[in-house]
Amino acid sequence: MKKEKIAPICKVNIVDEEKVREARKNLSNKDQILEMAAIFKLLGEPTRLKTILSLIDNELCVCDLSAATDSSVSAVSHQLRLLRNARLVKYRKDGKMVYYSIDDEHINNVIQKIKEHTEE
Amino acid sequence: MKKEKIAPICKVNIVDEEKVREARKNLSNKDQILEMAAIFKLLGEPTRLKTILSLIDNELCVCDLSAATDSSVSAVSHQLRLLRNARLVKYRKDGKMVYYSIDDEHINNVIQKIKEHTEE
DNA sequence: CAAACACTTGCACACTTGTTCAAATATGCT
DNA sequence: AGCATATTTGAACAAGTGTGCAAGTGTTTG
Repeated sequence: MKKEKIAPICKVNIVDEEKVREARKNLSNKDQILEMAAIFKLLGEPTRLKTILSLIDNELCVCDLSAATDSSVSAVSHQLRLLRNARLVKYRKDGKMVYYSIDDEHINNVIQKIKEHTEE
Repeated sequence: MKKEKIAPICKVNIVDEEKVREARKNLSNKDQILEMAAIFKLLGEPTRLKTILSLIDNELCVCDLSAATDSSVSAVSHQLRLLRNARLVKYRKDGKMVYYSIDDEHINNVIQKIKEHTEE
C-alpha cells in the first residue's frame, strides 16, 4: 500500500521540510541562542540600556549612574548586578566608591559570536 | 557667603558633574532609546529570537515556523504579532497560508540607528 | 569609637509577559 | 453549503521582573 502524496498540508506536520531543515540549522547551537537572547534581554530594559549607554565614554560610580539615568540608586544597583553577572560591565572599587565600566573584552566577544551566527 | 567646596560626596547628588553631563549626552534622544530597548527586548526572548533566526534564509509559513522553533502554532502566532508590530518581520498571504519573512529594509534602518548612536 | 556615606541585598508587591486552551476568522475543497 | 485546514485572537493563569523600602556591609572621617 503506497503512501498518499504529500500535499502542502500542515496538520501538526510540516509543509516544506527542506526549508524547515535549513531554518533549524540556524538554531542548532541552543546554548548560544539562549546566551544571545539573555544579552538582548538585558539590553531590552530602558534602565539597563541607559546604564550601558552612560558608560560608553567614561566609568561612573553608582551615584553618578543614578543621576545620569534618572533612576534611584537602589534600582541602578539592582540592574548593575544583572549586567555584572552577564559580564557586560565590570567594576573597580576605590574606597567606598564603586566605579563601573563596560567590559569591552567580553562584549566584543559576544558581538563576534553574534556576527558569526548571523553572517554565514 | 561662598558655597562649600564640592567634595567627592554623593548624597543624592553628583560626584563628577562633567562625566555625568557627558553620559547624559548619550541618553538625550529618549524616544530612540526606548525604541532601541523595545527591539532588544523582542530579540531577548528565545521563541522570538529563534523565529527571527529561522527566517534568515527563507520565508516560512506559521506552521513551519512552529516546527522549526519547537513551539506551538499559537505561541508562534502570538509572538509573530509582536514582531510584526515592530516591523521586524513582514508577511505575505497565499491562500490560507501566511508566509513570514524578515523585514530587511526596516531592520537595516534600525541597525543603522543603533550604530549612529553608539559609534560616535 | 561613632557617625556619615556609598553601595548592596532581601523582601514585598505591583506589573508584565509567554503560554495554553478554546473560539473565531479565512480560505480551499468537494 | 459543509467540512477541513491555516492562522489569528481573546481570556486566563502561572511565572518572571523592576522598583521601593529597610536593613546590612564596608569604608572614611571626625
